[in-house]
Amino acid sequence: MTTEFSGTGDPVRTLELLWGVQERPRRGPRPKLTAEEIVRTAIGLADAEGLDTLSMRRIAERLGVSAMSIYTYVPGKSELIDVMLDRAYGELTPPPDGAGWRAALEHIARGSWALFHRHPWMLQVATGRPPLGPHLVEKYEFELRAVEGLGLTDVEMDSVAALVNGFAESSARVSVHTAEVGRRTGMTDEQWWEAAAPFVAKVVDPERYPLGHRVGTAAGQEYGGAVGPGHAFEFGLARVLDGVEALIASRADPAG
Amino acid sequence: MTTEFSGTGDPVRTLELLWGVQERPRRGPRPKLTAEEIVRTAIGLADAEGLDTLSMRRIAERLGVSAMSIYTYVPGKSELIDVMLDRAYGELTPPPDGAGWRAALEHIARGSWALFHRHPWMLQVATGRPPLGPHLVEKYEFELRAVEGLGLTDVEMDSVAALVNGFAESSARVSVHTAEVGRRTGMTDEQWWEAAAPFVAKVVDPERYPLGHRVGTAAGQEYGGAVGPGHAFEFGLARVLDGVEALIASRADPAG
DNA sequence: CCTCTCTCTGTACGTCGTACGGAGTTGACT
DNA sequence: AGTCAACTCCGTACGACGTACAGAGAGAGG
Repeated sequence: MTTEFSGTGDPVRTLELLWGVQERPRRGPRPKLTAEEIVRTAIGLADAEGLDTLSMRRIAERLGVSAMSIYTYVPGKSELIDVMLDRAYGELTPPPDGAGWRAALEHIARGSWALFHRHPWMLQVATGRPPLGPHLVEKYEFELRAVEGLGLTDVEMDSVAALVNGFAESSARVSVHTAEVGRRTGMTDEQWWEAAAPFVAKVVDPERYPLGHRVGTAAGQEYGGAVGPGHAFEFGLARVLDGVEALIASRADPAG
Repeated sequence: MTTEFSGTGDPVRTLELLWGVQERPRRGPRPKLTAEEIVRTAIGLADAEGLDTLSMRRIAERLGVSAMSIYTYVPGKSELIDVMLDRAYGELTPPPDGAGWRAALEHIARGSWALFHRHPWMLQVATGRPPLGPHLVEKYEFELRAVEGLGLTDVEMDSVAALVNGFAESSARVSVHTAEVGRRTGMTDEQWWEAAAPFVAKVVDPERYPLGHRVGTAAGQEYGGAVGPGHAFEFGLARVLDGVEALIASRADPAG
């Protein structure tokens, strides 16, 4: 499966689409659709079947029009995906007022984690140039609000937000992709492991890799058991926030 | 652009390929190629032109054979990518003997960061089921060695390794994808921003988004300037390791 | 009514992974 | 030596993809 690249379309066309500033045409037949409708349909398909099987033809079919009609509303697939992304980010909620910085960052991380699980396809889009839509702007604002007034510089505030976001994303990635691989191979992790285990046992020497052998077994049991992939997320989140806490403490205490 | 999924091929076939245990055939014409050669060629193409434009036909062309000949050595594209991944991981070096846990984890993170920049396509492969090849096994072992004997449980050791790896990956992802989008649009970030800025200024209200406006400008200047994308990596790495340090301290001091 | 603009559609091109079947080559066995 | 089975390699073909292009039909302004 493949990674779509965000921000590869014409910048201005994409921004117009993101902010919904297309003027209504004065002449010609009534449009059957709206860009909004196309985006909604595309997200629905991507949620259900993944980004790989999302095609312009399938979106069109779902909407009861021909493939090429879609191009009346949307310049291309690239731009469509940008808008899908921004829309999805719109589902995030800001941390509650009055929450401390740590609770606020936890809220943000948990929100992203859940979002990526609702919309797994988001993790397949490389946001080298993030779609500067209304929802992404909103999100950036409340992320910064979470770390305001703690004695951090502007650049540090940005870096902390990026760190938490990056962590939530990479953590969700593991969880989501594991499930995704299972879905697309029709093979659970257990079935896969059952097929692979005898071979691995034959080929990997436990004396050469004692730690990997011991820890891998322990971790495998842990994740296969009741704890699940959420464990790595909770563990990592605590460590990352402890690290941020150390930074904040060093700023509050000039001796640090 | 798209994300290839690792581990979607037949497990046993893939493992045989990874560990190179195909027995030499006794009969039939001498093979022109080896699996190794195909993997090497594929990595070269992916490094130079990305994973999207890597096709079986192009690999074959480069090797002077027909497209279908490739399938004599490799079951399919999925399995080929798994082997490419494991091979690339083989470029990593273990931390020097005697390094402290922090220096060792830094070595590991910096190694991954550099590796992903050398082989940007690795970030387009979703390793939900990581290819259990010799190099990945080796890598896992020296990662665990870095956090051995610090009073952590087996599961915690695994989690710390995953945290550092995840951080390095997500951090490299931003840097690599930014460059990649520039390459594939033929548009530098500056050109893109020049095209987008007037529109953004018109549509984003600075009074509604005061922090985003201020911090975004500051961060933009910082990253556009001499500091570059390595800054976010260095900043995040320090925070993550501080977080790990707090954990280790709490284990060493039973009062924690 | 005429004409201009806009919507919608069918066809077509070049790409992809790879299934299939056949042609040619080699070693093992009789 | 002759035969056969295993093996490599290749040409063709299928059904997908994004989308360029050109044309048909619709509706409003003059």
